[in-house]
Amino acid sequence: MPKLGMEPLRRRALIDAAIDAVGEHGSIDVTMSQIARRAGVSAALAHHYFGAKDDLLQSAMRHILSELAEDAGKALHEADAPRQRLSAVISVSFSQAQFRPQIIAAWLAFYVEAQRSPAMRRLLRVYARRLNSNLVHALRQLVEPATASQMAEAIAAMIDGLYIRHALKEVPPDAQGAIALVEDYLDTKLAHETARARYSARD
Amino acid sequence: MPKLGMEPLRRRALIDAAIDAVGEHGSIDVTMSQIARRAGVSAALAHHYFGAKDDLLQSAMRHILSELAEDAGKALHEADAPRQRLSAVISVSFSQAQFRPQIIAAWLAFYVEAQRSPAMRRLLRVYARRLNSNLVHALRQLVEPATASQMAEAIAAMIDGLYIRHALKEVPPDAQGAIALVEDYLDTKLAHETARARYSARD
Amino acid sequence: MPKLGMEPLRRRALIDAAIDAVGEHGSIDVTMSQIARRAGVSAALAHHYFGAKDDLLQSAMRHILSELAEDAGKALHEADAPRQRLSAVISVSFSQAQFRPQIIAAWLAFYVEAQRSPAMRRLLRVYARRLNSNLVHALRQLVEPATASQMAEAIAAMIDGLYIRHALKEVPPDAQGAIALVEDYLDTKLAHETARARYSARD
Amino acid sequence: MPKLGMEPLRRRALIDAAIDAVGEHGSIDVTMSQIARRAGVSAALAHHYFGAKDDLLQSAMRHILSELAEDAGKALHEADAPRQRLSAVISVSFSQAQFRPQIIAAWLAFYVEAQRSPAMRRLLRVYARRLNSNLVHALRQLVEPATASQMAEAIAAMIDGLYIRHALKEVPPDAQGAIALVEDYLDTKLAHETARARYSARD
DNA sequence: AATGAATGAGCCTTCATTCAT
DNA sequence: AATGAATGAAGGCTCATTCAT
Repeated sequence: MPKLGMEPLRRRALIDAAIDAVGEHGSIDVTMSQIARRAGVSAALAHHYFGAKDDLLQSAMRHILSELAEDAGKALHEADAPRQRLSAVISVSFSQAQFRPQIIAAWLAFYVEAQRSPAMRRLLRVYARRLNSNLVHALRQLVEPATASQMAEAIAAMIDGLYIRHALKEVPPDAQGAIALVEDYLDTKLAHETARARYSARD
Repeated sequence: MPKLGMEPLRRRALIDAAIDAVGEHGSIDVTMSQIARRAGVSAALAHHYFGAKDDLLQSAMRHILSELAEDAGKALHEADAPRQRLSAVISVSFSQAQFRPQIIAAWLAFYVEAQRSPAMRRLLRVYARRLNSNLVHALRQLVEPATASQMAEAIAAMIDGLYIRHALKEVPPDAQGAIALVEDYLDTKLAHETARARYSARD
Repeated sequence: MPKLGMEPLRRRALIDAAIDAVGEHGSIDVTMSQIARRAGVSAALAHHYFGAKDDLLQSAMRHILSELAEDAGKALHEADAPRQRLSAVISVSFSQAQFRPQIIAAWLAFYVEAQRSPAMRRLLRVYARRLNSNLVHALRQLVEPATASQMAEAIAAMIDGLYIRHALKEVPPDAQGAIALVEDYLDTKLAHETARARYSARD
Repeated sequence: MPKLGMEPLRRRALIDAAIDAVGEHGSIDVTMSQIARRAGVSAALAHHYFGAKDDLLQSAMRHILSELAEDAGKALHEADAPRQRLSAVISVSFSQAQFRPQIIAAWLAFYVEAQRSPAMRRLLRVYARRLNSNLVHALRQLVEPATASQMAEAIAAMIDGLYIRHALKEVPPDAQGAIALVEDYLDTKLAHETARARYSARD
């Protein structure tokens, strides 16, 4: 008897397997067979559900990004004050769910692939824009618009930089250290900007 | 036309071709034939001089990193004061010679490959250590050791982050903006630390 | 036409094709494509089922040797007296099934390859040991142990020698002549040893 | 200043190198570069002197066979009586100069190649005929013509068989044992035939 | 729903061979 | 006399993809 409603289960299993495989291998240079075996199915079935390897990989990347976005959404929902919202965004980037060796490695592998694949580039761009928007939005309530933009860019760069630097480390990722680094930048910069604003206002 | 002593010329041409090919393609997934054709030779000759594809790619990465290191060496040689030396390190990272789309893309592609290739990981690690050493050295003359380490990490992360973020941009890389961002972090942080030191000393 | 359960059929077809190709070519220097074409499949399929060329060739050699061993087993089963058993072993070596130009040529080609491949050497050694064991066993019932060993070695050498000598002959192999040669050695030697034994016993 | 008279030296060095390389490798599947390196020259020079790989290999084989023939010639020259001449032929086949692992391995490799190369087959045939002629000639003075032919074939088969069987042994070749085996055949057979002849004559 | 069977296309690599010096 | 430079041709192997069951 044919099993019904297998599709969503298989798709999910294949996406997870793809992320695992790519993460473990450190590159998208994994074969469909490897991914399928991890998911406990045949390579033919992976094609059946995803059409082509690229489609599966795109789905995998979309999955990573949407999980990140979802977590960010939740965290922002619980934060009220702008400063808290900034911390929320930062902490989600390094949360236990995302800042794991396999995810980091997969993220980097997909990132590079985006250089070639417009579809993947688009996915990343959407995510980047949302991150930027979240940051700028909160920052504008604390500093001048121009400074807000600059700071958002700096924070995003630091996050990406910390990711990529962790990708090559053999030790377990240090989420606390990463968060501290970004938070320190934020604190210092905010203190500085606030002081300057006060000083300017005095004139 | 002389036919002897071609080896260094061919090696160099092939390394350049490899960087170009990888940079343009956005991944190390280029064929030896493509690289060889770019260098104007046969694929067999590339193997003759480099043994295997991996060896050629490693040489290409080593080339990129050693150029970077060399430029940094020169720049540091001309800078005396610690603050100037920091600026030198930063500006070299985004100099016209290095911060070009093809080099950025190639750098990222090699970076990812380092996740798989221990040899490449070693190359990157050597470079990273040298960069870190340069930064920490200069920073220690300006701030406390612990702060110096933290700031070096932050700067390195920002640099790598700015690289990776530029890799996906279709517009020409904005070296000035990148430098400004890192310099701003540096200025702000140094001002803050200096002020705190003065305040502490007062006690 | 059924499409399932093709594996054993394909494996067998590929092994046969390999033996044919090697035999016809007179060396293991045949391409996978040639073998595959003979079997009516693609080279990729040959790799799919055998992994690598070496594995296919080993399987082919194992096939030849196991057929020989199987025939010997049957022949020995039907022979009771020691002298008959010796004739059985000899005649199997030159039976119509084994002593054909293609098999002879393939056998020789594999034999040489065994100089390089430990796996093939092992296969041959197993077969040689079994042949020797069969011969010695029967001979010990007819002559002294030391003589039995010597005669076994001589017979084995003659068989191998007749094989190799036939490999280069363009005429169809002369099985009867080969058998007659070995049998003559056997008869003469047995007569001689028997006579000597009788003579010794008289003392 | 160009060296004069290098040609014979180089040719000889290359032939020796080829035999060594083939013998060590256990197959003619050695590259021209390997052979040339052994001879201390460039691959290009090997081509210069021999034209093609096949030509060099043929020369190497011819060298092995002619050394054998030469040794046999000398040994026969010193032996007068037919029985001694037979022993001479046998002992030369297993002389220290010829019955060495490398030579045995090379001989076998060339032997197989002769299955493919008519030129090599011709070389072997010439040698085989000469060996046969020597054996038959001496044997005819001891036994009937038909028996002489048969015995010559048996002896040749045993010699070849002992060669090929030694090719796969990892222990140093046992020349004495090999000689003893063939001599024993000879003695036994001669005794037998002589006795029969005497018996027949009596009638 | 799922898979074994099968292949075309492509890549890395090796190597004999040629040529200019 | 000798070699470095260079390549065309070919082979082993992998893999995404398709198809019939």
